[in-house]
Amino acid sequence: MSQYIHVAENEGNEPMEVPSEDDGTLLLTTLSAQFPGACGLKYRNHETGTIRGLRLSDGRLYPPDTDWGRQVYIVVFPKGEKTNKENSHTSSEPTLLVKPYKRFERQKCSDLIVLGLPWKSSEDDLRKYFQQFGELLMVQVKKDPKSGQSKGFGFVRFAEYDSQVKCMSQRHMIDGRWCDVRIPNSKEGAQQMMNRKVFVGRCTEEMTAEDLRQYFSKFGEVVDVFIPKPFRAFAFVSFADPETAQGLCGEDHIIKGASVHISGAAPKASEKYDRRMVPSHGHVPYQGSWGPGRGGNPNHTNSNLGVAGGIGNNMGIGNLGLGALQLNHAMLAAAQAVLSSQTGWGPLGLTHQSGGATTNGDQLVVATTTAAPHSISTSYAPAPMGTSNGAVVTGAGGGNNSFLGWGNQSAEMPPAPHTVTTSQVPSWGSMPAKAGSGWN
DNA sequence: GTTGAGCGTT
Repeated sequence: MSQYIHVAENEGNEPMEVPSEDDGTLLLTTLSAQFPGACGLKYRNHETGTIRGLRLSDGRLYPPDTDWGRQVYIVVFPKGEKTNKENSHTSSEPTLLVKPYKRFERQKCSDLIVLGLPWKSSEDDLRKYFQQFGELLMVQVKKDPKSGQSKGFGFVRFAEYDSQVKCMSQRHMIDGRWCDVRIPNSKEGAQQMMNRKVFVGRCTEEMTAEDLRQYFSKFGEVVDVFIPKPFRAFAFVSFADPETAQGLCGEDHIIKGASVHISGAAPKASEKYDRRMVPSHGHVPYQGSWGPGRGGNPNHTNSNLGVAGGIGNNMGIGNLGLGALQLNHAMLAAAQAVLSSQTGWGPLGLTHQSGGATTNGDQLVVATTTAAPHSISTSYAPAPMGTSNGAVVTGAGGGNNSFLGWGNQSAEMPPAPHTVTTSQVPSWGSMPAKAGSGWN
């Protein structure tokens, strides 16, 4: 019979309850859903005082006795893969196994768009279907407010990144139709400039300034919250530390049951731009220590830098080994070096529609490996939309893209990762091109 | 009551 088992990440930590199966075993997947990376369980045997490991067979953990009892079990992680939390205060543990690009990886969930839903599918239907991948924090079916009719797409949000990866690695048959799950376009260009103020989109009217302050204070000191009146469904939150703000950019958070999107706050002048043409307020030069410098005129195209964001969202998908290509400062700098001679923003948000032919001239674009053709199998799972690799490639005509290297980096630029090779840039040349890029 | 590429009351 099923019961709840008390599990903690470390001895002395607050335990959480995870459910066992009907046969009394605990699925390793259940455990790793709550403790990503977990590979086993152990507990302290109070008769002998020693730590005792649990039997693991066929992905199932077996209780030490006939049942699990009320004791607290400790999660076992593979050696060298302890949690960050732990690494920060156990200096004895060597951190050699932490790959250099880990710091730029964001194994965090984001909202996922579900495309192609049957008109009749409800949020309940979606929840029932998607919970097979893991705990869901949010399910939405977008409907016409008047008729209540579904628009045929929705959003889901998983609690665990592993669930998200698993979910995005395949197509989905939902109520008789094949549906696609992708990172929404709104995640594109998620890289934001160093700023202490963030834009909080999709706010609900229930969210007060105090709510927002309270919520965001757990990430750092909040120095200001601004909610426009009348209600405009967004807010600005300013932190004392720009790093805090920066760290939140590109993320979705759930506040009062609603999914808000956090991105860098743009100057008011940007409001005249169509956001679809200028992804994520990003047309302002990066204002950190390594960019083109402060004070650039945001309206001057040559100071613009087009880099599709999507940070780390495709890690682990299809084992493409794209980790080293995750967007980071070095890549931004390199891309910037190339693009500064271009005519400003590339049509980053829509390259997935045009098969790659984008800008004029030398066809240097910042790669956006975006929409997946339906025929691509999970063994070659494409990067989801908006999860750019950030690499500079030749993009003309949808042919075999080749990595151009890092260009001529100036001395102020951080070193590029040395692990990048051409083989790590997937070719999307086989993707079907569609007529009309939508850009004019 | 119809439809089938897209992108969330910024």
